[in-house]
Amino acid sequence: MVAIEFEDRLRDRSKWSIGGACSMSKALDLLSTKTAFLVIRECFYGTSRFEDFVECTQASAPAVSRALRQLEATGIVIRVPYQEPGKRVQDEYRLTEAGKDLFPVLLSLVQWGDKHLQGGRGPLSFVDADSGRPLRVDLITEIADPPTRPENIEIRLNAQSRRRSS
Amino acid sequence: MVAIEFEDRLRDRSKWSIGGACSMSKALDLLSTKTAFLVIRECFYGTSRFEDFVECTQASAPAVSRALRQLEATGIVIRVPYQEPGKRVQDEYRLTEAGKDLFPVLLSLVQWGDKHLQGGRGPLSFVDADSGRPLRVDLITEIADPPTRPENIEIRLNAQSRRRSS
DNA sequence: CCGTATCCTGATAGATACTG
DNA sequence: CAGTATCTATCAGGATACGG
Repeated sequence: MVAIEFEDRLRDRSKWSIGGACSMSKALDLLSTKTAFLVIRECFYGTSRFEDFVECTQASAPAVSRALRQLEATGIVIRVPYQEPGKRVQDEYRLTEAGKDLFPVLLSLVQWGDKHLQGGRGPLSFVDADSGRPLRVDLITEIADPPTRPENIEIRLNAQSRRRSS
Repeated sequence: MVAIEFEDRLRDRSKWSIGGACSMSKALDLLSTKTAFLVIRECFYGTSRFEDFVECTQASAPAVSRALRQLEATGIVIRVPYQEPGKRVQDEYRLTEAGKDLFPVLLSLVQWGDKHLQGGRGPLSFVDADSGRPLRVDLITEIADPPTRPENIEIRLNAQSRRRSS
């Protein structure tokens, strides 16, 4: 919560804090669909093919199709053609830099859910690939070392949970 | 703590809810509506009264009403009766601890939007109230000092953006 | 098998009208 | 003023069916 003395400044929010104008609203417009979120999550988990998205997100194929087109249109995901030997050319879907930058959003959501919905620890742990140390998102005032990049993240399944997605 | 109503709600929604039961999916179920996000944002900005939510979020009154009920049912917001002298008792809405814990989610969204949608800096800065140092959300492996609490955050309006730009 | 178009259901947002 | 019920438009999600 914001300190009282700033409420004066904040009072006339109409100038800048309008529903459709702030960064958060805009971001939410792009990520408004739940499928889009889930697809991005799977991207971080290493999924790159259509079929796998469908399976991992447990969404329908049309929903995944829509989400991928949406995410591609907004520059969060790119379609990369690839070809397995003996097969025809297909597309795979990878996060752009902008997409990778969404990792803190995802992780903070996971953290919140783990704490307040799962009653503690969730099924997944995130670990810095170099140091092996637990990774999390938090409010900081200083740059603590170079911040970890999404490329450098290892995802570990906690022992007590059966499935990755449960 | 915030568990029972959640589960009921999630069970009801299980018919159409996708993505299984990971923390992120569950969190998204609770925050899926855009109005809910905006209401929470306004809570952090110091808004606590119905009318102000309606004005600040630019959502319709019914939407705000629904969002507040939803958020109250899920333990993110509580209704607190209060009385101004000479007026009748009303309710105001405040974030619970669970609600305050959503701050990193909000801030990471704002950060992402500022970087990738606003092309740089957005209209708001977040500053540690004690040290006055810029505050942000990032991936960390170690606890950098005691992490800043949402109570301790100052929000500053950046000088250059006066408009609801882009 | 990969991906999309189509159609239907269900959920959310706004406008309106109503209560205390 | 502080909310809520209702109605309707719109949009997301799934089932199905269809083309590459």
